[in-house]
Amino acid sequence: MAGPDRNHVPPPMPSARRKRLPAKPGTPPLHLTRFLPYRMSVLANTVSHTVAKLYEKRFGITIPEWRIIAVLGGGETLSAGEIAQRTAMDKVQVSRAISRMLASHLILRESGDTDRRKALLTLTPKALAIYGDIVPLALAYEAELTGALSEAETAQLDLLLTKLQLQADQLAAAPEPRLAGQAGG
Amino acid sequence: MAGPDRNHVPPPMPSARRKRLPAKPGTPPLHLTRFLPYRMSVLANTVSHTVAKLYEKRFGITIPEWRIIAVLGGGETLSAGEIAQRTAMDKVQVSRAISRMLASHLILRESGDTDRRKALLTLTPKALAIYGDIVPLALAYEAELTGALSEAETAQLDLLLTKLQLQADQLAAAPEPRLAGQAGG
DNA sequence: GCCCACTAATTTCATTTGAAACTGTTGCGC
DNA sequence: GCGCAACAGTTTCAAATGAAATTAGTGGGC
Repeated sequence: MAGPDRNHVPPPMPSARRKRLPAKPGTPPLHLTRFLPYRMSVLANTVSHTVAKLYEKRFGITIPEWRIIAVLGGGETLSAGEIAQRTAMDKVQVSRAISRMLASHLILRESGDTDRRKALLTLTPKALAIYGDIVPLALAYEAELTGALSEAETAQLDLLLTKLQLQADQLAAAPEPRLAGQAGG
Repeated sequence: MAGPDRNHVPPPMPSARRKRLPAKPGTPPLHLTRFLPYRMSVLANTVSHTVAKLYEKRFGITIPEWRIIAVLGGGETLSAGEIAQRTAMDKVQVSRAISRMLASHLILRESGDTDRRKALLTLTPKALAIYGDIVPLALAYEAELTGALSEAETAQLDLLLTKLQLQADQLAAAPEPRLAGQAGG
């Protein structure tokens, strides 16, 4: 419904404040640099990239591998599925990262006793050493990043991220986020 | 400034509260779910994915294409390089998106008169119509997302994102983010 | 015990990605 | 003008990605 390809001539509404009529009249302008999803994406990218530089060259691990090390670094033993959940990664991605980590002796795989489908995964001492090396670097980066903020702002950031993630999850779960029907609701 | 230094080494308290020594003794724990870069990444991903669903199926365009439409939607004419800058995308990514958009008649390419290396790019009416359709959806999503926040919080978020992006850029630019040198080595 | 739907993890395959190489164009130094 | 470094944009190639199919294992119904 409501075909996207109606390039009809805009109605003669001489609102006179615009230099041009770029699109539909009445279309509110969207500046990418002020659009929240865009800004979040750019910021997260900048940050991720910088953090990745801390360990990629130094320890020869990728972002997925780092995440796995991070969740197993406490010494816990998890299955691949649990890792996928906790790292918010795809199970395929996790599977492949585990393969690499097995090859580079960063992880130990052991079949579960009660359920042999589940592989129990633990870090090797080598990986734990890497964990011990990266964690301070990662936390130091985080501290430098929030160094631009006051303590109150940092606390606020924490709260906002929590609220936004919750809301974003709900909106993502909504099958038709009711934006489709009418944007004015 | 005066960062909340969460990364100082805890004093040698043989606190006996840990079940295991997962890594180096004294390694502060890193919980991925509380680690800012991770949280930002997950949130940005969730949001981007949801926004993409608004237009991917409906208009058959990809994220890079949407970004290009977004920056050209004001009616401006830009070169590929300028688009890359404004969208924070790689020039290769921009080049490929433009190819697709030329094929689907969303963009017009015209050689620059003074400098024929630069291609001047403009949206077609078809693309402008898509822009006009997507913008309200995008803004509605943004409004729903920030609907979880008070107005003050939304304003605060704006400020925090600005500060963090600035700081993240500076840290990214630093050749050795001085984290390498110290950080508990 | 034997089906069969379900789950865990891996593999396949087509697509996307990004770094580096390449093409074409400009403008400086001479 | 000619040579050449710098620049805009594209292409190449190898690696990363994700959806869907596949393999392996489990447990319920009968």
